[in-house]
Amino acid sequence: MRSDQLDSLFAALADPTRRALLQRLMVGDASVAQLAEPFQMSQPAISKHLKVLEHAGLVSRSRIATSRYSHLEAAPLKEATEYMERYRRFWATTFDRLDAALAVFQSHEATATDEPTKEQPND
Amino acid sequence: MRSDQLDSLFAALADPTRRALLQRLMVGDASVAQLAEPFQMSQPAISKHLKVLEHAGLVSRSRIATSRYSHLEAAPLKEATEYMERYRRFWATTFDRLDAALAVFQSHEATATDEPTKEQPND
DNA sequence: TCCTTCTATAACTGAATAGTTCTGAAAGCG
DNA sequence: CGCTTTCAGAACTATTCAGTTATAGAAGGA
Repeated sequence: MRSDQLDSLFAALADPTRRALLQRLMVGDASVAQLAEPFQMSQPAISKHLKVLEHAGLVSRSRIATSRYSHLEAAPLKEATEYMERYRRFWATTFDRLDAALAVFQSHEATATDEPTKEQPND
Repeated sequence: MRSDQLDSLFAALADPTRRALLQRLMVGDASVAQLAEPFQMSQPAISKHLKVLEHAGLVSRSRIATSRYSHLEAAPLKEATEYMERYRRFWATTFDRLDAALAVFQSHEATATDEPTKEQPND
């Protein structure tokens, strides 16, 4: 996954209104009016949030009559989850990384010869 | 996990510089100068990014002499991964969509600030 | 066609963000 | 003690973002 895709994906998830919209879309596809109904927010504000979600790939949209229905696309969340899983695995399985890090630090060399970068995320 | 915690966590992950800092910290703890070295960015800028990561709970800090070492804390990523796992469940199995959705709704992710607010308890 | 409904866009405001430079504070060292 | 190193904070700028109201456009229904 490209870095700017992670940018827009995490940025999209960083807003509580947008997370609530995703939750709502798990129940099923919905029009803008249906999505806006629970919020004390104007319709254009919801349209903007949907645009952000669409740009992040989390939502796809289609027209039915005059309405536009949003559909949840969870594949990007799979990517993001896998991104974070790499950190989880590192955190769960490594116990002596501080000692190793200090050893590397004291050698005044940034080359990590003891712990190769097999567990590192790519971005 | 509270909603504003997810806000700051996802917002922290939405920046490529901060993700690179996290990746660097997987090699081992590092001082601000060591973290800033690969970037074409001023030292205060890196300090600000570290502050964001610290506020998101992704990094803890300690002093060694005049340096301040950053340490990767992956526990918040575990929380966020579990949050997104609920969407993965939806994405993986199409049959229990409603169950997954109800699980998300009942998980009380939405707090008073981002809970959709009904105006009238009329029905 | 005219009218209604639904949604997007335009234009604007205020707040937050990412970066800069300059300065000051904290902790060792000579 | 004075000096150096390392980092954080202040002050400032430019950009982005989240929201508003007002309006325009797209698609159907009467």
